Amino acid sequence: MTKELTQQDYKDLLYRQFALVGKAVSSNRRLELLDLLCQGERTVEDLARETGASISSVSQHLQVLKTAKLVNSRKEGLYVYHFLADESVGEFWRALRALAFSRSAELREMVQSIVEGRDDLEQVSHEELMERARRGEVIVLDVRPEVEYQSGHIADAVSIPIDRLEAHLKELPKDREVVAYCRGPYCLFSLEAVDLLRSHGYKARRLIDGYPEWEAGGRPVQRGENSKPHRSEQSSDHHRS
Amino acid sequence: MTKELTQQDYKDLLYRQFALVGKAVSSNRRLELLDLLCQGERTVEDLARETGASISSVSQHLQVLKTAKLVNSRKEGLYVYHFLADESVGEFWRALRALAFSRSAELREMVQSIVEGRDDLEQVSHEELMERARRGEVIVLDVRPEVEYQSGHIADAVSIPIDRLEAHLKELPKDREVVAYCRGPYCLFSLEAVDLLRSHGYKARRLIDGYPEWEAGGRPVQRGENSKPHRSEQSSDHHRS
DNA sequence: TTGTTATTTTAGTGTTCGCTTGAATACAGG
DNA sequence: CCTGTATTCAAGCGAACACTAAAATAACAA
Repeated sequence: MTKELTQQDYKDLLYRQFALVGKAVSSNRRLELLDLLCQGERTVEDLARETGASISSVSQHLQVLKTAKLVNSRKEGLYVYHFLADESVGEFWRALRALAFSRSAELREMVQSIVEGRDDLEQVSHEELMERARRGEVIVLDVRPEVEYQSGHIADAVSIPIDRLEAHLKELPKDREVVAYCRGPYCLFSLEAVDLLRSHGYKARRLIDGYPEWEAGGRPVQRGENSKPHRSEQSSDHHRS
Repeated sequence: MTKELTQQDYKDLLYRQFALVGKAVSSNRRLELLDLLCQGERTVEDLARETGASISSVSQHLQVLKTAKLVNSRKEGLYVYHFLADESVGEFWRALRALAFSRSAELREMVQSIVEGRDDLEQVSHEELMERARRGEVIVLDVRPEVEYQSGHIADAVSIPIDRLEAHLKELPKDREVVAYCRGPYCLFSLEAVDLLRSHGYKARRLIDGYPEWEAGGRPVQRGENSKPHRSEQSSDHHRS
């Protein structure tokens, strides 16, 4: 009969509900999954392959994310596609990341030693990229896997996944600087790309963070097929303003 | 020394660091502590008393919050005062709360059944309170414990802690509406206050959320002693049960 | 129907968590 | 110094968690 909640019950239930979200983001594995899902929906198999965890383990982690209502799924044929329940989930994940980064000196040092240690040139800001892309001064290069590019990319970016970059280098003109971007500020793809490009004589820099941040910032994006992927150069009929 | 990090190592370390923050907010007890610390610094004993947990347990939870760098402490004499390491921690906690609230229908129903079920009049928004307080149409009533009031309160608010409200009712004029506020949207103090006030013939409503949100919104605040309510009566509630 | 594939569920196991008790530490004030 | 108080530390124990392996579902195809 105790439909009546004591204040203690209320308090406990309340914080327990909030803690569900906390539990969801309390495991490095689940954060990894969330981060991948920020780049677009995936099947369990995809996630297992990309994270290196077992299928079963991934499935169980996804259940936790689903009970916290952070992730939804849709079934299509044999596959179950999982995706972020809401864009606010991505925002939250980035907020958590930013908080951890701002609070933890160890984390900052670690990232600096790996990310900034490699990069002697400053990273490109969103504003700078917007401006220089508008003037046709740079090539915007998306080095994420192609499905992620198709699920959404910076407007007018070219897609060459990092593992195919070396083979497709010649598709990039050498007369303009290349700005590479990937999944986010902690993703190493664009760093690798910059290294590779520079070692081949390109002028290259890295966008300061990745596609999710660009999109969340309301910058222009496109979805779907590569507009001008890797074929002839077709020159920059794009300039002007 | 500089052990070479494989990409796998890097990824694991990185997400593990982020997960530290997640772990910190994955326990209802710790969220309760965080929520209290949003109202001002406290000793371990304070927190244990207010949450009903044991001293030792609270101390251990605080260590978790400290390793995640969300909480700092300062020693003063015999006591250790714990406080949020940064205002961004409070922001993050509110963001988590908001995310859970927006994503969980159960949570919304639970809160609605308790909070809004009691309150037939709509809650007061920040804007409305600003405007009507400016015109002197309302009394702003802080029903949190006095130390929280002193650590920061809405400008020109009167402090009457909820457990002393009934005894001090006569200090409130009946010709103006009373707007009560407390710790936040899920705190029940202001609801109790509204019930009590109405049952004594006052016109009363509740601010939609509490002091932390008001302050975070950049609204005018004050700190320190009560300006003009009943004079400080020593509030020596310092005995425990 | 049977078989195949993708995913979830179930058990089992070692690890971590959360709380309790009791001891150890740190500090203020005789 | 010693005494009292606030807090942390350490050990123990049951519960919850993370992963693996195996079995059970679900959707589809032949």
